[in-house]
Amino acid sequence: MPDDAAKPVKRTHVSDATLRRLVGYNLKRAFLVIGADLARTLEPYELRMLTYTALTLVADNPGLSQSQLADAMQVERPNLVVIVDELETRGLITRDRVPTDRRTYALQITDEGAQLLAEATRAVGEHENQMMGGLTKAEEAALISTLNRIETSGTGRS
Amino acid sequence: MPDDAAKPVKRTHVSDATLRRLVGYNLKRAFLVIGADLARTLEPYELRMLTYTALTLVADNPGLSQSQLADAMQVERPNLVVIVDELETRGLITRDRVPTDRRTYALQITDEGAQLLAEATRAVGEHENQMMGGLTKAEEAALISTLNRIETSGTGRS
DNA sequence: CGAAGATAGTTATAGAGTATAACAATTGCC
DNA sequence: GGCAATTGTTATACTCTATAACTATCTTCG
Repeated sequence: MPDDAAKPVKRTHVSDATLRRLVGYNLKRAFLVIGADLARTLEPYELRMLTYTALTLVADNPGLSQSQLADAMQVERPNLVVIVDELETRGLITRDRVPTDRRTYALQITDEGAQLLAEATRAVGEHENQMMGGLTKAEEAALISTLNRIETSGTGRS
Repeated sequence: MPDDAAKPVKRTHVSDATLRRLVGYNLKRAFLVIGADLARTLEPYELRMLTYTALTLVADNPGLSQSQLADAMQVERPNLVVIVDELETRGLITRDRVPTDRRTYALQITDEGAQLLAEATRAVGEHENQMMGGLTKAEEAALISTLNRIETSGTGRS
């Protein structure tokens, strides 16, 4: 869908109407807005999206291994190492050696980590309420359901 | 929502139920799937998401400036330079000097660029059909509408 | 007119996020 | 016991993103 003729027009408005037809484009644009706001939300806790996600998963799945965490986060194992390093250095999680398999670490959240996570999670809840403020609960549920279907069916591709 | 007690359990399944309540998390997961498939889709044309987006916007808005394009793409001007460089080097767009304002370039798609874009756009259409295959047209429209509302209302924040 | 400030494009640079190969230590499988 | 697979790690590289600083040009206005 081109616009008008051509060259020296000093365009006043840029149309993205073609791209707007693509779900992926709208998805990215919405995620950009949410992600930027989430980053601001997590900043006071010195957490990023990835470290917040990791901390939550460790809290909810105590004792999981780094490989399991990397798999759950869709992150390559080498990249997870630095995330776990950071959380461990800050005293938010521990790497416990597992006697039955001395290759793996069992990740555990610390009391300090749990407290920080609780505070951050409260802030993230407010962030979500702000971002989704214009939606009804039904719309939000429908949105999540649709996103999950895209994710699930799309995952099973070559 | 923690799971079971604690340490040496050799966990069999990792739960992300807490994060699943967040729209942002589901959004990111779905976008990861779509983005990866889109990258595969664009690979034969040697385009990435950013260069495909730029090419489409130039095609639809002939004569726009780099600043306008950067603004439309939510990309900082310095980062757009390399994108435009790449498209120009490949002969897909031109940077025409504008006589009325010699600071700006008027970006135009070339015939070669238009042909490549047409092929890539066909592939992207198939990619979208695959990704959204499980959705009805109404569901897809509702999804886009909801995403746009999140993007619009979320953009107006501090 | 002419200086001051704003804008367009650019360079350099740095930081996240992501991806792969290769390695040591350990485990599991014949 | 030996070989393949797995866990965590290091090194590395590429993409995307973000900021500061610079040049050239335009705009504003005294």
